[in-house]
Amino acid sequence: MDAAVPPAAAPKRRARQPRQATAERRAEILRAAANTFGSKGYKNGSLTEVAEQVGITHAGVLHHFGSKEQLLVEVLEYRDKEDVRDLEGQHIPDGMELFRHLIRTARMNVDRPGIVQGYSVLTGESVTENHPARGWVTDRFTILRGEIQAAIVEVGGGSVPEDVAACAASSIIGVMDGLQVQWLLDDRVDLPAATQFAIEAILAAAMLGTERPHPLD
Amino acid sequence: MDAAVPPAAAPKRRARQPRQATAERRAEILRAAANTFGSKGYKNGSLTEVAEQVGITHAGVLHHFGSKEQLLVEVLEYRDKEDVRDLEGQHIPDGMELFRHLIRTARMNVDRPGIVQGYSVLTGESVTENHPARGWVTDRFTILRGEIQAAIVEVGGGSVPEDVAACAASSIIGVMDGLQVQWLLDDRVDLPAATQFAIEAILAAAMLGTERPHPLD
DNA sequence: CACAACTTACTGACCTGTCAGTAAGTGCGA
DNA sequence: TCGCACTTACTGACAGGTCAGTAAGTTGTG
Repeated sequence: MDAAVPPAAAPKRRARQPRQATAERRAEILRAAANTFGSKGYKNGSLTEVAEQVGITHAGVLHHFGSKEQLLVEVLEYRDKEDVRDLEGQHIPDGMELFRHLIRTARMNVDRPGIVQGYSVLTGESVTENHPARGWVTDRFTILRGEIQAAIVEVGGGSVPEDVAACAASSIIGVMDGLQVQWLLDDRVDLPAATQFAIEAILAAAMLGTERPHPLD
Repeated sequence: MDAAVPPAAAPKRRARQPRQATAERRAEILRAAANTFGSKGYKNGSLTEVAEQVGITHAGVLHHFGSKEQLLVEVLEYRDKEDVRDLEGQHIPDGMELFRHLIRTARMNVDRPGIVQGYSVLTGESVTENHPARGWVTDRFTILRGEIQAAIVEVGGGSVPEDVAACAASSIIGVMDGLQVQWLLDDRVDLPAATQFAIEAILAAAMLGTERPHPLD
């Protein structure tokens, strides 16, 4: 034992913080990764391609994020935070306002096909075995369905049965996602018009509840 | 030059034909490939995995199909032929019968998640840059939309405007695809019920045509 | 006995992750 | 305020692995 050691054996390190510019650097990499994973998919997109977009090597990217999978996780978190920031100040839409918001989103998406492609590719890929984004996508769907279902019940004044609202909620999400894919592949598909048409149709059917006959049984 | 060659200079050698068992062998490989591409995706699925399912090496697969991309193309063609064979004898459904057929399909799909996953993964992957299945998926959507649009017009007795029918047709395809993805990720989603609900809703809205107000403008 | 149906062996491309080394920034003590 | 101690932010090389595709050899069947 060394008697000269001070009692508090604290490993008193010096500069333990990342540098000032680091946060912005990481954000740059995350945006580049979102871009690459969006256009090529997670499996097919390479760290080298991400790195080249910010002018470093793939090892530099790994210095910041540790692994490719961790990079994906942080890309998804980053996008969540950005979405939240976009809604900041605005009250979280509910009731009828939520559906107006969904249709507005579809209209906006026409001008940002990159974002739409990223979402579609990742969602499709996530249903493969052991995909690292599976949990994120699943959670996202669950939360969205819950919000939409609640809005339907609210708009219907509580008279909409729970299972009908659930069907309608998943249908609305489904039609939005499905139309995006068709629009990406063929721009003759009118994304905003079809989205609005379908949401109004589903909403109207949910309001009518179970009174309506089922001609397709 | 070989004087013994018959006048017709046809290089008609002996057994230029593949063996009897070859056709079935190729079909085996195609089924294995459909399985692998379905669960792992095209990019992520390997020829070795396909080959192992039929007890040969990846080079053996390449002997039959030449390249991975050609294998994918033939998988898609094979599936088309199988789908047609399934409908053989049955008249191709039109009018209201088409929608009943779509709902029946959704009900059947609950018992074959592998098929559904294959379709979903490939569709999602196809929106990436230069994907070899892009043309096939795009064509498939175009044909389906045309058929559904025609059925809507027929059911509506010609009073449904073309653009409304087009929106409704892409919405029906979209909601079916989108619901499949949600169901694959979370079986609390009731695929048949939601599909039927959404198709009936969209159909009803299309029949009402443009008379209905648009509360979400 | 010729050729289909393979296998084995190999190539080159590409990908993730590791590692040692370097330049530059940062904070603290003298 | 200078400069040392230490850290961050990389680079470049490389290991280890997977993959599609090729070429040459083997086998057994028609």
